[in-house]
Amino acid sequence: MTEAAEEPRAADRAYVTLQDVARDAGVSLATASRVLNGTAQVRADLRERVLAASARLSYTPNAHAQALASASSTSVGVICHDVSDPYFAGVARGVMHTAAEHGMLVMLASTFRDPAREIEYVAMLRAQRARAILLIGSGFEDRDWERSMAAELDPYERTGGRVAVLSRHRSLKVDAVLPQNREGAADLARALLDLGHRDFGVLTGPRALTTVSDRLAGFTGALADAGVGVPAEHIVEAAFTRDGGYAAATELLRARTHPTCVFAVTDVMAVGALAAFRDNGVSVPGDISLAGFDDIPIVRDLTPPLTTVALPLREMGERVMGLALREPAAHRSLIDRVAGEVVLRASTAPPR
Amino acid sequence: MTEAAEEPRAADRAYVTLQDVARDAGVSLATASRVLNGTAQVRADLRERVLAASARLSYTPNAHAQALASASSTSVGVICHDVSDPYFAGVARGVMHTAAEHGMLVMLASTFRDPAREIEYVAMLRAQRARAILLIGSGFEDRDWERSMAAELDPYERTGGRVAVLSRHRSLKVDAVLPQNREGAADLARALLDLGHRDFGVLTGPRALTTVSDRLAGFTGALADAGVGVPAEHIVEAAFTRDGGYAAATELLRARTHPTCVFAVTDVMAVGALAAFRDNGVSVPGDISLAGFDDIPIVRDLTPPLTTVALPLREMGERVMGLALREPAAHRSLIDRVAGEVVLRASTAPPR
DNA sequence: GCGCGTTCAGAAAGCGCTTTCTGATGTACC
DNA sequence: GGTACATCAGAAAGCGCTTTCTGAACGCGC
Repeated sequence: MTEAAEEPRAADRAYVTLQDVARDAGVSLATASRVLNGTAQVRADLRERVLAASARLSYTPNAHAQALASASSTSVGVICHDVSDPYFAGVARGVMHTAAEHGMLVMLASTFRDPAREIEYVAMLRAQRARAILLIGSGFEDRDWERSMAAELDPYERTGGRVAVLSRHRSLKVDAVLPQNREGAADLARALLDLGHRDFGVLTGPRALTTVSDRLAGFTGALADAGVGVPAEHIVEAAFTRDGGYAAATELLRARTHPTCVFAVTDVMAVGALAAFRDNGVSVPGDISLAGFDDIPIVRDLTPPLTTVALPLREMGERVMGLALREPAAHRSLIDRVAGEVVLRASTAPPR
Repeated sequence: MTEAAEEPRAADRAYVTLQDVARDAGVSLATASRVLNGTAQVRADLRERVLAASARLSYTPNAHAQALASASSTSVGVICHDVSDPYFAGVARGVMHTAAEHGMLVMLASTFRDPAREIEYVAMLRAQRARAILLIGSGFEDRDWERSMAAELDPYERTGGRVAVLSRHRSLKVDAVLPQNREGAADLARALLDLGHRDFGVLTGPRALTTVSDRLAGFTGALADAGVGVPAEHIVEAAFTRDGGYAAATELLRARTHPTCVFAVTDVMAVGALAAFRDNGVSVPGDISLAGFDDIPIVRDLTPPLTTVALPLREMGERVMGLALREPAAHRSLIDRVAGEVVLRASTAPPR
């Protein structure tokens, strides 16, 4: 047997390793590593040789080996309910952007609103030693779920993992970006009162979601301050989706009396509501004014364009990613509140 | 010094390792590994002890160590242009779904249409030893780019990586899901001819994109077969976005004569076009009929609902992920063609 | 000219797993 | 009763890196 047979060359194996680069450059493993990572000063001529060898062999470091040896990874995990929800899509845009700026790879998981799946994903991300885990969207108000989630998250944070959330409070005491749902909804209510409305309806999602309950409370609270009540039959609960909005609006139309103005707690539901109104021959804003919340991009292109509370979705994504990448604040979690701004468009008008 | 001091317990270190589990269960590392992976038969009582220890310590395997030792990973990479594009969002939904079924974690990268970034991401995914890489959306018709891309992809495939693409042919000879853009656009053209239209306009994206050129060719080809030509001034090129559609439609309205029917090569552009028409007091379909392509969810909720060629976005995502997870076909790439279906809605009507 | 502190390359020890190899134990057969 | 053959647990060798430790080479002051 020859030397060559005992020490296979790069071509014989699957990957080009740092070892191959070092051999090709005629330096040690350590030196090659130092050059490629810029970890320490290396004599210029050796540097050049390593760089040349690396390029010649088109070396790609094994991220797993790096992660293992240096106990740090370059990926972050993001958990959301549904990638195809425009609200999340807007946020994701910002998340991706900031992640890219930091050279981070994003591992994205869709739970499709299954709590068990959410916990499972956290475990997977933990196994991947993700630098940070982002939870986007309301959590579940469920004792068992909260306990299981904490059981995954606590050890993760204790071992240096970072957690940041968007839109959920309660149980989790971690860094958070919190849209001012209550205040935004209250502002919207006041704007609608200013238009002259006194009869309101609300299309709401599952009240267990903090996003829903905050917006609902903010809206009805501001109305109450003005001495205006919303009858229970004008508050319709449905799924947190376009079809949920459609169903809720349809049901609202079946009530004895119609409000002059309807608030859907999310734009996505408002889109469904608008379709329901159209299908039932109810003109917006002629017969009923309609407003949403979030300002997802499409709503300005609806007919009529939708009045809503604008949230800077992309920026929220950037900020929550930013929180997660920042050094953890000692002993207390950062709360980054972001305000919504009422945008009046043609879907709302003074009542007839 | 005591034994304990020399061999730190789990609590002293960052993570619970398999070593800890093995020690706690009183078995060897190998046995613990075999139990947790079900790799081999292990005596029942030992099995139980390992499982119990693992649960008690809430052990999470280090995915990097596993990947390194077993030379296989449980993640796939997906590269798209923009997560917030509804077309991609729909596809992503299917991708996520199938990935979840296979216990795969998805690493998602947004290129924001920057070719350099796309190549950089492939390198990162390669470094992560992603099981497969999915390229979603048209590639770039650029020699340099093609060469660089091939330089990354070839070694990746040669070392066992799988590549699958959605919507791009040319240069890359890999497994692909190909929407029948040409045929779909031709079907649409015929349907529009049937409505009685003879004067057409087209709002198109950059022609270098195969998606664009196929749809354009299919559309104009079918018209030509019927003896109908489209004057050059009625074909307007713009960015592949909502705003691009708006701009293109606005420009079209400036032309000497107006077509009676406009085809936007994507729904996203059609959304912009619809807004432009509305802003210019052009009624749809009264003055001009408008049709798109893709059938993104929102278009049925526009006013008027948009005629389009429906593509099963979610299913396409499932299929492209499926291709990537399948064993590679020997020596030839699989092409999975998916047909589009013309859906006539209220945005098109016979010309006046 | 000798001892000292620097500077920087190389040797080697892991990181936390998987998997091959080795060896002990038990069973079957002659 | 002894040899042959399974069966299955443990020892140990990596996987491809990073990083500490070691030591050679050099420049400096006395």
